[in-house]
Order: sequence, then C-alpha cells, then structure tokens
Amino acid sequence: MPRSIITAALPYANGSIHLGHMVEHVMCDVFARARRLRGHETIFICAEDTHGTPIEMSALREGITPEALVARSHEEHARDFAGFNIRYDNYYTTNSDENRELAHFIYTRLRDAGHVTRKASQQMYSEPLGRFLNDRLIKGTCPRCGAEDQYGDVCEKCGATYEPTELIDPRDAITGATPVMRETEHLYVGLSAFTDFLREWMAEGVPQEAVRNFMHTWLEGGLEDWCISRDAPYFGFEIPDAPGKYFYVWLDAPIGYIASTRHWAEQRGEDWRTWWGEDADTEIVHVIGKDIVYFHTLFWPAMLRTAGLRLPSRVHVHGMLTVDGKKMSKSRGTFIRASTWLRHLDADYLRFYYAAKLGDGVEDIDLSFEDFVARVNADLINNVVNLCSRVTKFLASRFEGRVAAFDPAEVPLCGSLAAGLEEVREAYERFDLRGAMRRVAALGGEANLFFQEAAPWASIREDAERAHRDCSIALHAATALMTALAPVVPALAGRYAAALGVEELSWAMAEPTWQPPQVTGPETLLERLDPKRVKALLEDAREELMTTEEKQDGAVESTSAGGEGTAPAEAEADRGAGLAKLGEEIAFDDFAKVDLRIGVVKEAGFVEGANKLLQLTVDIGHRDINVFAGVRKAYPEPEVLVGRRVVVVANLAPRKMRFGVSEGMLLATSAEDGAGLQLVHPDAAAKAGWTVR
RNA sequence: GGCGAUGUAGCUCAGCUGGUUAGAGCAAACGGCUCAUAUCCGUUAGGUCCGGGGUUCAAGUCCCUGCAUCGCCA
Repeated sequence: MPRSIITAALPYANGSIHLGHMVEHVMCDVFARARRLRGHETIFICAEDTHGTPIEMSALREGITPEALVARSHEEHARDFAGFNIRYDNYYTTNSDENRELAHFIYTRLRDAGHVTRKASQQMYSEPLGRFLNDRLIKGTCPRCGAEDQYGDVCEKCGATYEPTELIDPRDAITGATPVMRETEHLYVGLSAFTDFLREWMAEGVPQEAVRNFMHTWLEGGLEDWCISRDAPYFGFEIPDAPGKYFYVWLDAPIGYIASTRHWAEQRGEDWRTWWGEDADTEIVHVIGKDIVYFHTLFWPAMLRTAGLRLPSRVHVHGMLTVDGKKMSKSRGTFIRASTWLRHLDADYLRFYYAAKLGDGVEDIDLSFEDFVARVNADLINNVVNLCSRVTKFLASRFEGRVAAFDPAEVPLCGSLAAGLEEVREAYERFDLRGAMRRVAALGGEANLFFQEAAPWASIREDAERAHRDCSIALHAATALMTALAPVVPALAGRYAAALGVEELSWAMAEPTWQPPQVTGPETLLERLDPKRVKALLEDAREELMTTEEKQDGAVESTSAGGEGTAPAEAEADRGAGLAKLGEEIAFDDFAKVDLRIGVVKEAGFVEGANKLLQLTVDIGHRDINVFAGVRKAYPEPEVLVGRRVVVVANLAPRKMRFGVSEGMLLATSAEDGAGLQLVHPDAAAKAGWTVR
C-alpha cells in the first residue's frame, strides 16, 4: 500500500469546536491510527480555515484584527482537538505564506489554461461601510411573505429563496443604510470544461455511491461558472493580477490541505511534491461532511487537475450530527462545545460512541444521551474493559503476572479472534467503524463465554496448570480486543498496555504466541458512566450558552463540517419572569454622578485564592486601571477577554480587597438568579475613554 | 420549489443480486456463577419491516405515490 494523506475538513476560525466537528475528526483520527497500527505510513493533515467576511466581521465586532482573531481561534481549536487525542501530523492555517503561494500557483495555472474569465455585474454596495454586501450582510422584507428583517438569500419564515435585489426595502445589516447598486468585475472559473473529466473521475469509484448520485445530477444539470473573487475589503489573499480583488475563501481553503502538508514536509526536509505531485505514490483521502460535497467533488479535482497535482483517491462523506434526534441547537441547550465535554467526561467515551454509530454511509448520526450511557457501559465497559480487568487481575494475583504458552490450533476462540480481527481491520479501512465495533463486541461475547466456561477460579483448585493456560488464552483475547479498539480509545488502550508492562499495543501483541513481560492488575481502566455526569455536562453546556455571546451572524462561508443548527427564535417567556424587581426612582443628578467609560481589556487572568474573581487591566483612555470583577464563572478562559471593550464605572472610589486595590467596576448583566452572567459589551467602533450616557 | 439520503422489535442497528417460521446487541422478566468496574453466562418474551397502491408464483428487498427527518441548491 502506498503511503497516504488523510484530511479532515478545515474548521472555520469563527466559533468554537463542538461535538459536530468531533465526528469527523474522530473518524479521521481512528482511520489514521488504524493505518499506522498496520504499519502504513500515514499523515493526518488539517488546518484552520481563516478567510472570508464572517471572520472580518467578528474581528470588527471585537475590535481586534482578523489576524489576532484567527491566531486565537487556531490555538483554541488545536487545544480542543488535542484534548480529544486527535493526533494530527500538522494542524496548520490557511493564512500562511505557503498557502498564499500555492493559491497563486494554482490560480495562475487555471488562468494560463484559459479557464478564468472576467464578467462585470451589478451588486449592492454600502456607502457607509465602503464595501459590497454579501447576501448575509443585507436584510430586508421578504418579497413573498412580507416577513421583515430577512437575509438577502432566503426567508427564514416562508423558506423562499431569492436574489438580494428582490428584497423589499433592503438595508445593510450593520448600519441599516439603504445600499446602492454599483458595478464590479469578478473572476470565474469555467467549470463546464471539466464535465467529462469529472465524470471519469467519479466513475473510478472515488466517492461512495450515494455521493456519486449527488454528482451525477449536478453534472447532468450542466455546470455553471464558479465565481472565485471577492471585492476588497476582504480578509484573504489578493489576486495577483487583479488588484482590489481577493480569492473567495472557498478557493484557498482546500489548498490549505496542501499548504499544511508542505509546511510539515519542509520541516523534515522533504519536498511536498513527493506527496502532492501528479506522479507521487500517495493515496489522498479527504473526509468531509455531506454539506460540502460540492466543493470537494467539483471545484477541487478541477483545480488539482489543472495545476498538475495529485487527485484525491477517495472522498469519504459522512452525515451530520444530531443531538437527541434534533439538529444541535443553542436554544435547546444541545449545542455542546468540545471544551465543555472535556470538563466533565473522558474523550474516549465520545470517541467510542461515535465509532459505534458511524457506518460507511452518509446517514446522519444521532447522539442520544440515554443511548450513549447504555452503549458505553454495555459494549465497552462491561463487555471488553471488564474482561481485561478480570483477566489481568486474576493472572497478577494467582500466577505472578506470568502467562503460559498454549497451542492456538487447539482453541476455537483463537480462530475466531484471528478471523474477526481481520474483519475489524478491513472495516476500519472502509470507515465502517460501526461494523468494527460490532465485530469487537461479538468477539468480546465469545471471549467472555470462554472465560466463564473455563472457570479458572474453580479449576485452579485441582488443576492449576489448566487454569493458568485458560487465563493465558483469555489474556490473549483481551489483548487482541483492546488492540482492535486502540485506534478508537487510545488513552484506554495505553492504560491497558501499561498493565501488560509495555508502552503501546501493536498487532504483533494480538498474536496468540506473544507474551507480555509482566502482567499487573491495573487500577480501574475506565470508569463506568454515571448518568449524573452526563446531566452535569448538559447543565454546564446550557449555562455556558447563556453566558457567551458568540454571534453567528453572517456565518455564511464556512468550511466547517460541523452542522451547527440555526437557533430558532426562543419563545418569549412571561414578561418579567426571572428578572429582578425594578429599583426605586432616582433623580437625574444621581445618575449623572456616575462616570461610565468605555474600557479596553489589556490583561485578564485568574486571582489566586479567589474562585469568583478575575483580575483585569483595563485601558480607560486616561490611564490603565486595575479591576477585580466577579465574572470568572462566565469566563473560564479569561484570555478571551483581552482586546474586548467593556463599560467601566470610572469614578468609583478605589476599594481595597484581599487581593489588591480595585479601581473601578465593570458593567455586567445576568438574570435574577445569576444565570447568564456576562459582561456588557459595546459594539465595534467605541474607543477607550469614550463616555457612556 | 428542485435534487439527494434516511425511515426494520422500547433503544441502536444487520438484512447481498426479491425466495423457507425477519436477525443481533442493549433494555425487560426469570435462572446460574463469584475471578472481575452490581460485572459474566443461560432461558423467555417482544416486530401490520413509515402509510397507500402496483409488478411477481413469491417483496423489508423492485416500481409509483404520500408522510416524516436530514443535507445541498454554486
């Protein structure tokens, strides 16, 4: 088998990693680990997807540069993935020199081959913003049903799709000004020239059958030109021969796969072309969600082909994640960040559950928490982990941790294992993780049955040798099973390996002839799941949603395969419920005494010995002040506050606290019971020191 | 609105090119073991295969149609 590259879709730098992303990254990680376990050279490549209007808008809202936003997000995402034991060979960024150069290179090839044309068109332009508006930056009244405040492409009320020019009373979504029409020129790639090529490529069986159906209808319908440019201002790469035009984020995002590989290769002194060159002996496997099939099966192969680069060998498409049968939703409280999960539960629980649910098809998978607890406890803990535990402990306590040799040919179980494990390896190769887990569970059943019937705890009294032999067979079974599971639950497998006195499991150890150096009765390998912990996770997730103000406005250009749902408007609760009572009336003069200012957070950190406070250094224009604020619960990672604008009571008498002097107070808000605590957050343009009235 | 996918026991899923009384695990009820993380083993019960039409000697499996859920519409 040639060496291979596996990629996961690049997460968009605008928003946190959530359980939807994890489906794909777990899948890739399992695949990569399974291949490495077999000794195939495999690199797992990913990167942060950093360009486009939503990033720019978020940065603007926070008052930081897009570069800073992207860098912060990159770090956060990398940390979340690491927490789930996703082992990339490189997690890079599309905002890199390598990517710019490669984007230029591929674009130039497309252009020189005559695939790029220029066309002028009329587009909506906002004068106050000084920019053209994409569909999500335009709001207006739906031309069909008359619903107000709808985006420029689709009405959320009646589902109508239209052009932004059809909106009644269009306004730009930021300033509310009425846009004007202005002419602009854009660059297009003529995709129809690739129709035959794509038909061939598809016929080679690159994507799954269901995906070929998608493609088939697109190809039959005729391919339109693809617009690859956007007008400045745009956070991205400027097009070399078109000043003021930038590459559309979807052009440079997939190129990030190559850029990341290149960065990795060059660090080890390798030439990236030995991986991505046309004649490279590599297998390139892309794993994506079904929402972005379009970009990976039409544009991407066309780009690679024209650039003379290696075409994907496989594009594997998976379904979207639902939680308790519904799209993940913030308002339902089922939107769960990766970081929130890790505060409560081991990564291996989720990795196993996903593996148990993921087949090789494109169906959606559902995370149902009741099922989750049942599955993990039954198929992982009771069936396999408990077997590992009972066998190692028995060997350690009765036979000094030594195993006896036996003849596998005399043991039917050994035959089942050998055949079964081969099926498991093949299932991994097909991305049929569910099939692999099913097979492991069945083998676990056989192994338990063997151990139960052999009953060494009874036979040891009259025939110690036989008991020893049976335990040794059972240990072989346990080891084989855990090795089969190792790609899915690497941390657990590592703990089991330690109980055998080895560093890491390998397929060689799953052979019946292999003998571990020293078996010890391990501590608990993995605890049974207590539903209470799941409940705590869900409560935390719900709470967290209320305390963060992560906006998804304008999140239109996203490579993220996560499938984050759009939250429907929350039903209005009884007016006033959960709110604190209104205060006593005061005179205007009382109010005027309070000098409220815009502050910009320069530093933020924990206060040693205080579990509610954060220490902040805030620039209030005239000077920097030190503030202790009781908002730690809402901001468990205080560094996210750096660069944010806040509202400060600037003329409050300094107050001495146990931890130092607090020179002001920050305005914050919450429900009466303290739920939803968050700092009041002025919008983009406000500068440090401005007064608030 | 158009295109595609999915819909099988309470839950999660197998059922290949149509062919005997539709399978597995979990959950439930009962029995056994005690090495093990209240684990393991055995027995029993449980289904108008989303609804409606059709093709066929024969359909969960093919065709048409309706419903529900999900994704895409550059």
